[in-house]
Amino acid sequence: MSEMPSPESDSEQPGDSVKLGADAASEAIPSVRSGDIPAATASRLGLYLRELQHFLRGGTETIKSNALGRRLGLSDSQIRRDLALFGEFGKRGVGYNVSGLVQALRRALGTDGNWNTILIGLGNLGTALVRYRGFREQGFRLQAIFESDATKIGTELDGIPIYGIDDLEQIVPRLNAQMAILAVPVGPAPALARRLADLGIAGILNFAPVSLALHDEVSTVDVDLAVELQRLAFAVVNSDRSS
Amino acid sequence: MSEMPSPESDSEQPGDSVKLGADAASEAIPSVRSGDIPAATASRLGLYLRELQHFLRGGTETIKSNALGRRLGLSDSQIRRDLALFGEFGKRGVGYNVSGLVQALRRALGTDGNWNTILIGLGNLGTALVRYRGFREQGFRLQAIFESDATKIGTELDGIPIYGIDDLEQIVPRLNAQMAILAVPVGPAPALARRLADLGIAGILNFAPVSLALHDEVSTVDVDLAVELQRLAFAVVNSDRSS
DNA sequence: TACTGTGAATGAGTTCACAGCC
DNA sequence: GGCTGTGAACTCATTCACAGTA
Repeated sequence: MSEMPSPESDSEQPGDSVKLGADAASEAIPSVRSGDIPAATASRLGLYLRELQHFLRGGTETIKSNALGRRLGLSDSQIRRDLALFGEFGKRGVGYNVSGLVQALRRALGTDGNWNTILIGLGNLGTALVRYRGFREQGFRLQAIFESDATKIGTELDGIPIYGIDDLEQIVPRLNAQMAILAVPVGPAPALARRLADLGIAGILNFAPVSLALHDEVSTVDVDLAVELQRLAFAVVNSDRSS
Repeated sequence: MSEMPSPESDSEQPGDSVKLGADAASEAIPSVRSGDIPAATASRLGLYLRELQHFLRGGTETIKSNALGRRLGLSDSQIRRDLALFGEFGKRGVGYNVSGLVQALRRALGTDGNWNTILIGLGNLGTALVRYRGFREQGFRLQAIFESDATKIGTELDGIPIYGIDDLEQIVPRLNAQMAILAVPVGPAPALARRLADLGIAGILNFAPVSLALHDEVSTVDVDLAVELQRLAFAVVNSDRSS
């Protein structure tokens, strides 16, 4: 039996006022049972969502697989395969309903609810992250910050209380935190991740350039600029453009 | 005919002395002709490099597919397939030569030379990036900053001169810049990317949450935190751990 | 008419399982 | 003995091509 974490769908929807698709009444209409989404498609969902939201803001109500594909550098047939999984938003001869898709994608991605989130590490990066609007927009509610610098402990930043790292075991359970942002140096990162796992954290966004090796225990997403630079260099060296 | 950009391998090779494959005389001895690396493998090279460098620092000289796989959450056979492409670093019964692989990976990724790099946008993010050590470590040499805020133009930051955005066309050609870091808001990003493409920039690291749509013209790597958060939420919602 | 949705064909990537070598 | 390297089998992903429909 699988026991999957799920976001809290309490009170307010994370800040958007653009009206989304149909009725807001129905409680749970999983358009697609998430398990049905192949990994390759899943890896593109975020991009689809981003582009569709641009169209939504621009007032475009309908988008063709062809146009979306050209923007993203994907083939039209691939777009159709992917979007057909949510099957109901495409109309033959017309295109796809943008706002309906946006809503379905947010639901499929799990960013249509709220995630109780903690931040570990208040260095340059951590401080910048506290100010990043995107967290709220994706439903990540920052509830506590943990930091080792004693001069910061006990104060708060942007209304978020700052605790000592040693308080993790005491505070995290009572916050019912599901997500953690790990913005600490390489050294302490794996041990901290271990503690977060033991505390029942379900997902870690890891900025430390090291593998946390918690596969099958905690979902992790690594953000490592060095790796991105390598990706770029590789792409450039292998750009086989004939022209 | 394909015309691929390549890093400037001027003067010093960033610290390597281990000999790669055959004779060092021949001009280009790509241990692996880069085109031979399948896309799926390429996407893992950065991770391999990062982990191997940790081992290297720790003094480990040899690593088994099994151990590396467990750290990265990959199967041992997949590791072997991938690393066999560089074939010469594995010894049966023993494992892979860490330092040899590190060097081969850096070469394959294109981070063993230097890339002339410019930064566009000196907001919070841009400023943080100027201070990021990783650029240098991956061979990205920051040569100029372009910014619209008139009070900054003409000054410099960490020794890097700051120009106005309007000077792009004048300055970029004489710098022979190959890479650009785009750290500007969504609004101006696509138009700027267009100008960079016209200036012959080969690669863009894009922090603006929008698709630049320069496929087949310029290699781009997007870094979009919102997309990473969505990835994390999706991974958590779909974490089908049975325990 | 102009698009989507989708079987069928192709291609890419991964795993299995074991021979080959250190 | 214990690992890597790799054919062969398999699974997953993409593209083709066209029937189906607004």
